[in-house]
Amino acid sequence: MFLKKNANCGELNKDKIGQEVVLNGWVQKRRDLGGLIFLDLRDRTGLIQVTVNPEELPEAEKVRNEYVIAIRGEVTSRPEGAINPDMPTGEIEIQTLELEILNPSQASPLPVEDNIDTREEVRLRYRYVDLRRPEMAKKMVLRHQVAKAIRDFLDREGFLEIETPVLTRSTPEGARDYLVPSRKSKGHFFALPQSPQLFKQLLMVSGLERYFQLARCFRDEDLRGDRQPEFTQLDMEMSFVNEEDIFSVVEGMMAEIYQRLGEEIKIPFPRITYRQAMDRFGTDKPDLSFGLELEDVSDSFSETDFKVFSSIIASGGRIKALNFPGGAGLSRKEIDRLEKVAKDNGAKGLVWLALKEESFQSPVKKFIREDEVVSLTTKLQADYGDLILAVADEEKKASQALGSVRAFIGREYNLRQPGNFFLWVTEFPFMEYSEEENRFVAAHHPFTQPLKEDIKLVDVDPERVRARAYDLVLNGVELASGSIRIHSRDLQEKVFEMLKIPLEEAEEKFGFLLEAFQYGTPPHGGIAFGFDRMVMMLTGDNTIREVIAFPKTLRGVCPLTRAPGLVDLKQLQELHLRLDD
RNA sequence: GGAGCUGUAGCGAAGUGGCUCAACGCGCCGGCCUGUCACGCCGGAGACCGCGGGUUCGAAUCCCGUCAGCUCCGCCA
Repeated sequence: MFLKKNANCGELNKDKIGQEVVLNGWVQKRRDLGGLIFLDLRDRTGLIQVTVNPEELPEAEKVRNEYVIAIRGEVTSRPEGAINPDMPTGEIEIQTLELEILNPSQASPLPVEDNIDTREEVRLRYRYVDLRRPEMAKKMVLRHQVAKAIRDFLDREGFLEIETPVLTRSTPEGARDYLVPSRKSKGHFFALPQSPQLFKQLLMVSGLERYFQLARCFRDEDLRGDRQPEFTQLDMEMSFVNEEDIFSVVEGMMAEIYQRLGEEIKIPFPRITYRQAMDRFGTDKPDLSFGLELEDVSDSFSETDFKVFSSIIASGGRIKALNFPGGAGLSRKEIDRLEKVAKDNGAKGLVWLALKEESFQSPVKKFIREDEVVSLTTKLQADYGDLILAVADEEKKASQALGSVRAFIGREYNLRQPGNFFLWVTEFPFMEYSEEENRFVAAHHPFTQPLKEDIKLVDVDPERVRARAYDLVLNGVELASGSIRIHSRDLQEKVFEMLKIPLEEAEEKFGFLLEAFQYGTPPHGGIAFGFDRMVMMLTGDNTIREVIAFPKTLRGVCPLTRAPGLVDLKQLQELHLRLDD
């Protein structure tokens, strides 16, 4: 039996002086002075300095960094002048009476300390070492605390945590599914859930009324810094509710999470409609931590000689503009960069006006009249030293392109105010046109209620039909998304029809849901958070890989286990599968 | 699928006008040292420069291809 710990390194303090303790941990650092050896011993809770006399304990000579050791010793105050004010436990140390090497270690493949610049490739390959670094361990602790806060809060609010199947069926639309072949049903496949959507609705039919789950979800699409093939959703659903009930539960929950982490946030959160978000910010997830709002300045150019503007206005397009205060000093190169952002996001070009003293500079100066500039600067409240940027196009395109420029400027020129800018975006469009499929598809998902008064627009102007769908946005990042669901078979069938999903297909894929709707379905709605993203926002990281213990690379492989891997022919045969070539 | 950036010892990182150029720091190994905490001092090992091909008398350095990691676009109801 080894010397078993009865205390934690980081939790020792002056009050424990004189006590004998046993500590287990990793050797952070060995400082061998010959007749005296200092060891910094690390566990999850922190570091403590240990002194060893190698003449009494020759084992200490063998100890190296990252060895796992046990020591028994006395907590003592450090001698005069040997106190380390940079260390939480810097006033004390352990005088070792007994030392046991529990397991040696090879030289670490990466430094076990904060603020390293080791390539992520290496960190992921040796993730178990990477997670020893205090800043990483802290993220795992924080993730746990957030989950705990959510569970505690929702429990108090009467929610039940219920698990739904991971082996389920493939659903049409949405992301590509991960498939799992069935050994017992030849030629049949399970799909891993993209979200527990249908099950949570069924739980409402069951009368369980308030459900939540920290659910693992799977989507076989190309990855990004904030997108992993498997990720965790905080999935919630409630019966007998409308939007207000969901907003208030979520706001209460967010307040509790932040409060437990020692931060106050202001609730309720502001709200804007999707339409307003697009008009004012050119995106459905506006970052409110800085200004630079978009304005429609078409009226300033109603009689313009500038052909680019006049022809776009004539064909029903709009001119959107924003004012970048102080931006007139940007170099030509910097402005070119902004233009590239606009073009990459669908604009044909970016018109700019730099307001200098007594004059303005612009590549299109000779086409623009003085009175147009006056009208423009008045509308945008622009002043000398400012830079006006404009995109002319079909309205949505112009807004989106300029919105991308706005987001870029906010980021690149550090215009963002510190703080947590939450925002509800409501009344999302019910459907959107899919170029790929040549038809309208559900913008959120096909179980979302359309706004009753808009249903009549389906045949005239499908894009104007609004849905009872909403997103929660934090500092320009989509945190959560949800909707009030359809709860009647009739409306659900009608919606499938609106989405041109053939009845047979709907019956085949979601017959069980339609059937369930016939057995007494309460009005219900819900929301799902990207849990990894939520934690990422709280740690201030830029990728969710930082808050996932064992994440995958952009190619969707695990550098640690080297998954996915090959399988035996026998396994394939059992699954009735054969590989081509 | 497309574009960009990156790849030199365990880690970080110099070196690209072509020819003893594979520097430096951390880590590692050995020795000395009883108050260190970026311990110090002395000594040492470790890289075929992501991989493959080409040009050349000569390639980490130039060309072509390829692989991997990351960022962005497409994609992600």
